[in-house]
Amino acid sequence: MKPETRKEEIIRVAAKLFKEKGFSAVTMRDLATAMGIKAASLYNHINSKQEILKEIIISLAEDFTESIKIIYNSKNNSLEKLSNIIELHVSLTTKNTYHMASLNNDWMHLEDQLEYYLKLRKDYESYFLKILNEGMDASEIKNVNPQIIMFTMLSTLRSLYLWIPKKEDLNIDELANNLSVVLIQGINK
Amino acid sequence: MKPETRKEEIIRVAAKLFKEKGFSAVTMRDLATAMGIKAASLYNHINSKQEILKEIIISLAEDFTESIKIIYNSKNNSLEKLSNIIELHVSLTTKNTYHMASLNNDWMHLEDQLEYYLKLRKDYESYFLKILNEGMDASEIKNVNPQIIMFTMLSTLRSLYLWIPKKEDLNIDELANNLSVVLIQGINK
DNA sequence: TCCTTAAACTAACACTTGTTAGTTTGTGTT
DNA sequence: AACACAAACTAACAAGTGTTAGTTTAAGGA
Repeated sequence: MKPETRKEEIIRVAAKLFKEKGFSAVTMRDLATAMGIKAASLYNHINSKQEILKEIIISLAEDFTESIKIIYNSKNNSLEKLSNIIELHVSLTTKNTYHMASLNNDWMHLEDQLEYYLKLRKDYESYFLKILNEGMDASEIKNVNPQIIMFTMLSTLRSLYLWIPKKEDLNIDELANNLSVVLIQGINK
Repeated sequence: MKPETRKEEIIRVAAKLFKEKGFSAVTMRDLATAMGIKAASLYNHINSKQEILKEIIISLAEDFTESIKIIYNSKNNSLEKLSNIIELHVSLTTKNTYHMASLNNDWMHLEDQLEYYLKLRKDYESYFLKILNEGMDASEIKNVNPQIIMFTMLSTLRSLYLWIPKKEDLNIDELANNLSVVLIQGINK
């Protein structure tokens, strides 16, 4: 493991602040204070506030889209693929709790990268829907409007960042298992 | 139906802007432009930006907490009560789509009213958990960690504001019914 | 016609915002 | 001792922030 660079440290601290108040409500002076330095000093390490947001969101969004593509192309059946998606969200959210908040709530403040982000999200949802539709064709998944199933699952999975930090007592694998029970057995014929 | 006052109109337009960019990113000049007037003119009708946020969030939060209390005290069984909760969210979200965004994302910027809001939310969740626990005692609900069931249901229901405006083709009752299938039959023993 | 009132306006305020420029400090290397 | 470099600093900027004060405008009732 490489040690964290100063830039990475700034981004990590920023993500934490963004989670609490949102990107727009956090000033560079807030961030500097949290780092124990002056605002101007931040610019030795980063180019702009925008860049911090981009660094928080884009690589994580790429992770999600790449991973669901792999899940989609695997040889598992549809229900197993849905379980894999749940595990993916639990895993990425556990490792990037604060980043997930910006991914959910601050993406609209991406400027140059907004279009690219929207494409990543659209691709992600396309793979999700393909898995659901193929599961229905194979009679593995209940015949309910797939948009509604995706909406239900994604709403839950996207909110995980709010609950995971509270549940330090709760085992992560147990969480994924319980979510699978609640989310999947309900749509299993 | 009383006609809308100018103040109510400002609050309605503000809620729409807050949904798109968040409370902090919307300036009083943005709001004024959307109203077709100058920023200073807003203050003939409202006392502060804070007050707008309060008006958007608090009465809606009160609605939720009062309504779930009534549902809890009704004579329905637990599964029917959960259906009622789903209908409640679909109904309030349909009527207040934009307000729901602030309720979800901007509550932390309430200042004077923050504590009161948190109490309303805590009370709401207490009633929800009571319904789940009584349902388990009565063997109507699967024996899964009730926090996880509530988390799953609430994540979905709180995100409705994101999906309802897109689905003008989709019937509202059908939405509530489909959600009940997906969310409840999964936890029904 | 005069008065009241709702609702807009202009002008300005004190403060905060992100960011830049140039400088200093401390640490490790030659 | 001299140097290089990362990383902090001070000072300042132009623009934007929420808000206030006082004024104008248009419509309706006395």
